[in-house]
Amino acid sequence: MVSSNPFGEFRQACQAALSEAIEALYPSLSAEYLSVEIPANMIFGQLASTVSFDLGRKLKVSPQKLAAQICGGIETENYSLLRDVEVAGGGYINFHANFADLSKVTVNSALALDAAYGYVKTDKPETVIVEHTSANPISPINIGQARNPILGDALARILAARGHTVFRHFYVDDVGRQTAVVAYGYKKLGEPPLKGKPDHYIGLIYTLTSCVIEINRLKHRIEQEKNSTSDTLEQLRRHLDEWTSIATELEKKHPKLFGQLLKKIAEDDDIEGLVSSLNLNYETGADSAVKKLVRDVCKLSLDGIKETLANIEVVFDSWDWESTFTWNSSVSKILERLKATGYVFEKGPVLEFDAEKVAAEFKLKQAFGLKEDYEIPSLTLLRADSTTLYTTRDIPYSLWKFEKAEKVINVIGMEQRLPQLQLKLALWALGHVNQAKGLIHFGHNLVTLPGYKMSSRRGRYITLDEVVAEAIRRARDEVEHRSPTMSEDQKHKISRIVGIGALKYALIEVDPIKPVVFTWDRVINFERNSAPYIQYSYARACSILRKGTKKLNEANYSLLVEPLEHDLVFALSRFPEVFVDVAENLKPSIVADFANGLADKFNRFYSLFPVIKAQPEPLSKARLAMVKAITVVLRNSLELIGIVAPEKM
RNA sequence: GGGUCCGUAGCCCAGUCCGGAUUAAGGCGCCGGCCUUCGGAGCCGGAGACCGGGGGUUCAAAUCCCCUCGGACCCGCCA
Repeated sequence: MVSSNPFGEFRQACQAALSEAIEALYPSLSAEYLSVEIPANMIFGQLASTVSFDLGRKLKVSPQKLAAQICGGIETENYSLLRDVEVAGGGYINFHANFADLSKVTVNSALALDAAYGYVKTDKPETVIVEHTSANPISPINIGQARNPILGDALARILAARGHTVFRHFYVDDVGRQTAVVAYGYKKLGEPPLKGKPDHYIGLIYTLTSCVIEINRLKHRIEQEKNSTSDTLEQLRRHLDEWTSIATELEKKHPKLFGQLLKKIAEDDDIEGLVSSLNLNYETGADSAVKKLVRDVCKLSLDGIKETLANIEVVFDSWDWESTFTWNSSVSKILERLKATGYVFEKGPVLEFDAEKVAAEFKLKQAFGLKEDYEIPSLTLLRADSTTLYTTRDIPYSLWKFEKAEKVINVIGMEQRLPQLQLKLALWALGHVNQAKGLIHFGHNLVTLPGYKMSSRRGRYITLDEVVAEAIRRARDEVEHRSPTMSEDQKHKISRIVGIGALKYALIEVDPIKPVVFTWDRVINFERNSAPYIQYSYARACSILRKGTKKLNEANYSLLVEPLEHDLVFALSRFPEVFVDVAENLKPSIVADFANGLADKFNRFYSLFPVIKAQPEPLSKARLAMVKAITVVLRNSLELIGIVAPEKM
């Protein structure tokens, strides 16, 4: 017998047994949806019910007595996976699995389904776009943002494994002030040939330019505000001080480029105006020279970003340029439609979207988890110079995505919660209710450096490239040390698999909602509770399989009687339902935890019991088959989070 | 000022949505063991937490409710 969800079969058997027994005792009760849960300890069985506490209260019977009655009414022989039911504690009903059968079904299923084991298919397959990373094409991806591609890629893998049709999209944010700034600096420097990796060099130009511009802007403001309140002036001076010290820092590191830029920018009187006009002209697409300039800079930077992503095996199906939507007038059309809804108003020189009014009139606050008296801030749609803002452009972009998919998952930092909400409300206001409902903001916290926040504008960041290189270098040291006889080619390959695996694991194991503080030690530790530990366990298991090549047909699973073997079978049998939970609730961190737990059990088993030399032979075969099943589940779970399982390391 | 989220051993982190059972699960670090058996990136043992604090609901609270303290983020004509 092969089952796509062995533990699910056991769960259903327990639930059926339970409800039949209850209905037999109390025919008037409908006991259909009884949940059974995994108890704290295996000695209480594999599933347990607390139904007698609730029911006992309702019926005014002691829970213990009721539990005993229910237990008495369960015919275990009707359910092959159920060995025993017992009352325990103050009225728990504990279900003990028949491990001879559960082991057999589980191991056979894992071996038979192999690469598909655990990936239970949804009965409602959808087309899903996972938009992730979408890093600004003006600087390299830094470690602060690095959770995004890794979580996004994991989500895409998980949803695809669930049977959905998944497209991975990268939104290239080439419209906006930041690209105008870098293009301005690049132009001022005479469009210099790039040194090193293009995103790193463009990133440097961006940082330097934006620093010079910021200082210039602050000096002008201080001049203007000379006679205003001391508070404002004070604040401006503080900002100027901060930027001046950043400038000193940058000048020290890049004296030549910085000096060159400073000299060139000094030629212009109205820097702000030049940057704004670059922004406006790029957005409208009116000036072909500007179009080319900004596009070129973004493309250069994006080439570097693509290289970074390809290096960690994160791939995309589509690169969506934001400018497409301003150039083809999708944005202006949406603005017209939005104006017609009546939820748009003018506030001084700018145009605003009244998100609050939409939420109130459609009574959406509760559904969106907001307090009734919370007033949702309005969203600025157009600047005074009539250029659009990021979220404005996101409206037509989102609708475009919905032409291709029923569900859109935006993997973006938590800090974008409000704009994502405003976006949803804008779709609602436009009458695109299904799209608004199908838009999911997968918010995550950032990776922070101890002491300060990473900032591209301030040039304070550690690039993902650096971290990846360092991870691989450290893995290489380990490989040299532990497998000196391995071929150069193999060493290179394994170092990459281990180094990148460790990095991915470190960023995926923590609940996305919580921040991760970056330390080299944390992200690149090859000790337990990390990808290398799981990978090592996998390699060990593979090693056993290479040596134990006997046929498995006479395996006797009823000989797997050790508690640790039951633990292992239990974990293997649960993988499919863990996967379903992960996929339905978008919780990739659970997969990391599950794989670690399985590796942990396997290592303990490995040190305690022989496999190949186990006696009698049918036991050896059963263990061998179980080890094979362990490799299947370890590999399949790592696969979901984008980590490679190496057969040797 | 308003809003959202987080707070579990020296450090990191699971469990919180859907409240339950004994010793609240792990990892790092620390202390003590294990290289003649399938790979020591490993295994075994030990010390270390009354789950930020205070109330409440309940037969039962890390988990639900209220208050409070600490931290992060948002409330931009940035993205």
